[in-house]
Amino acid sequence: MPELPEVEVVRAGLAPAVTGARVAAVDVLDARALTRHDAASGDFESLVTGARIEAAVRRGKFLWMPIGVDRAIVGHLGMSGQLLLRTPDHPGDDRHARIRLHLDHPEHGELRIDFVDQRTFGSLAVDRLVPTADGEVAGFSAGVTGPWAGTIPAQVSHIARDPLDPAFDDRAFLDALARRASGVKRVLLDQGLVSGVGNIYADEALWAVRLHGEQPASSLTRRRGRELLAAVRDVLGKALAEGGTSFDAQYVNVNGASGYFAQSLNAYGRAGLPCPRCGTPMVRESFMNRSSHRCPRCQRLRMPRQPASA
DNA sequence: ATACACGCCTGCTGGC
DNA sequence: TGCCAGCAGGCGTGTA
Repeated sequence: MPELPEVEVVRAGLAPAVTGARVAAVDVLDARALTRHDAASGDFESLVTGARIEAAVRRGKFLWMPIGVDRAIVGHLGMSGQLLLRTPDHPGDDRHARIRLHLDHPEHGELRIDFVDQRTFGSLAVDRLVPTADGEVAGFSAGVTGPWAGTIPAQVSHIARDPLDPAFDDRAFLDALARRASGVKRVLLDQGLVSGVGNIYADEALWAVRLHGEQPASSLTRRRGRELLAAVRDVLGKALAEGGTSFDAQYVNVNGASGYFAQSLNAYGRAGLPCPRCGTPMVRESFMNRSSHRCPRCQRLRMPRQPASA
């Protein structure tokens, strides 16, 4: 279940291998991996073949590789997607390989990127680049400059910045919290408001600040809102740091959260296990067709105070 | 604008 | 042993 830290690990691993590389050939093994590609703009294979990749950029859980001036290969890993960097002679027997990009890099020679995705919620696409709404650098790419810095794939433009993005607008986020009657977890998962947070890190951040996920966002004080945002940053940042330690810079092999960060989770997946803070058995509750994990003692629902003034 | 149900998809696990 | 329900769940879409 790749969330921001996992996707960033993938991006960082791909960047040196793809930047400056030319796509020599493409194999589309399963067309379902192109569900987000708009065929009206041309077919994926012809748009990609021969293109030079200029960078690897990420916003939230989306990553993209600009090709030419105004297009990019956009990727989303969905639930189970992987972008595996391989040598050209690597066996091609992956059961769930969906798309293969054969690259030719001026320094690294021939490389292959295999998009492997068991559950097929992920996808690749070619999309046009449009200017960002705020005119700032679109996403994280470790110092990419040039014409691509202020552009974003059209299908990603509605995705909010992630909380680790220097251009993330804290005040706008806190204002949105104050306006939303929904449970605070639901708000954290709204990628149009803040991106990169999924079910795992939402549970972790809520545990860290002792909040119940169903607590109405609008019932939080400004101070609590700030604490929550800080906790989200902390959780994402720590996971990113851990991912960075076990990551081979040349050949990416990301298997999702279970592989990297599971040992440091305080809430997610810990139903029945003691709360690391108070020892009370954690509980799992159904939420939006998935699961929420919390400590029933530390993370209680608090009735909103009656507003002092309307 | 906001809220929320739904469909997409495969593999694994647990109960009977 | 085999079968099926349940679970993993992000995101776009459709409806109110």
